[in-house]
Amino acid sequence: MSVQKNIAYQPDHDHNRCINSALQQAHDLCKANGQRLTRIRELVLKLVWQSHKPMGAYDLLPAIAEAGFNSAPPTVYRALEFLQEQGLVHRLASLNAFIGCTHPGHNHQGHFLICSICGTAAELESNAISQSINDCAEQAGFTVEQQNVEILGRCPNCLQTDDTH
Amino acid sequence: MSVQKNIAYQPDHDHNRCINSALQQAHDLCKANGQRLTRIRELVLKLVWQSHKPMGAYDLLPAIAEAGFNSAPPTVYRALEFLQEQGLVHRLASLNAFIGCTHPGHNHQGHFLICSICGTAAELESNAISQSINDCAEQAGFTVEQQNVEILGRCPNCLQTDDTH
DNA sequence: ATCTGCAAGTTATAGTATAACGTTGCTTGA
DNA sequence: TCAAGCAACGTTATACTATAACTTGCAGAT
Repeated sequence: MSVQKNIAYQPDHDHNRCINSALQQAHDLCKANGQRLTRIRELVLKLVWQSHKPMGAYDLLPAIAEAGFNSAPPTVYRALEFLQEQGLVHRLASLNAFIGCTHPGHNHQGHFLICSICGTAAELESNAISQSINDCAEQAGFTVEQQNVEILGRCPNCLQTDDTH
Repeated sequence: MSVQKNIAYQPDHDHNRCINSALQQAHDLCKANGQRLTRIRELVLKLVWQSHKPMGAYDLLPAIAEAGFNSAPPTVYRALEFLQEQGLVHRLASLNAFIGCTHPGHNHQGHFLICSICGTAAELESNAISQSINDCAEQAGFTVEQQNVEILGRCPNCLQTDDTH
């Protein structure tokens, strides 16, 4: 069977491209929506994108301080709230952490594979999952507003290296 | 189209039956597994089952105090941890809250419909959702350990009463 | 009777998030 | 240009959620 690897699972990918692409998309999207991507907001987005592992809000504060900004919690939470509203970052409730959205602008849901070993989170774009959820909700007479799907398990890399059987 | 109402969406159902059934099942399951359902654990389970709305850990403390127990946070968190391990309650990460499991003992996942109006949470047992998630994960080379699906939206009752269109 | 080990009590603190109010700085219209 | 209005950010304080670490109590086994 062929396995389609998510970019997050390619250890040697050029991550600068991920970051730059995310920042560019954010600029474009904010401009299109008449929103201001201020320096702090851009910085927070960049920091969230430092890796494919979700970052806690408090993990971001030191870097914000180093960049010369106030680094009290409300600063980072405000920026994160804005970025969430714009669909640029997602919050992973099961981790109390945030991760950059890999395809902002699309009308999509929050579906994630989270590796319990390395912590990497990969966003999914599966119509099959969305559809099965919508169908099931409809059967129950329930109208869906937001799907939060957080799947915990082992990513391909950690299955390979840490095969404890 | 016929809509199959979840028990949680039937406002006039005999909720004592829900509670008693949950407690009976808990007794049986703990006995079968050689686990002790102590008075505090049983009390916490009962309190969680007071309604079909998820309860925060700190919401339970006053009632625990009234029952004559110590009511410091570790007490309730320990009980909740035990109940989770036994599959008797689920934690809803998006709400930081806990809800009784409607079918303990089954090998099942945590799939919930959460009403954004009334707060009621209904547990799903959908093979279709599980299957689509497993398929999608497998395609990515990911091995699933735990599924957390929390769907936010409007329950049938709140759609009826609060039709804001 | 004593030992052992799990459960619960107790105190303290870590970790996550927001309220409330003040200040700054942009923009927009007279 | 200037003042008014507004959004973003600074700042302080605090609320809410969860766990660490140590002590005490209790039940079953030897």
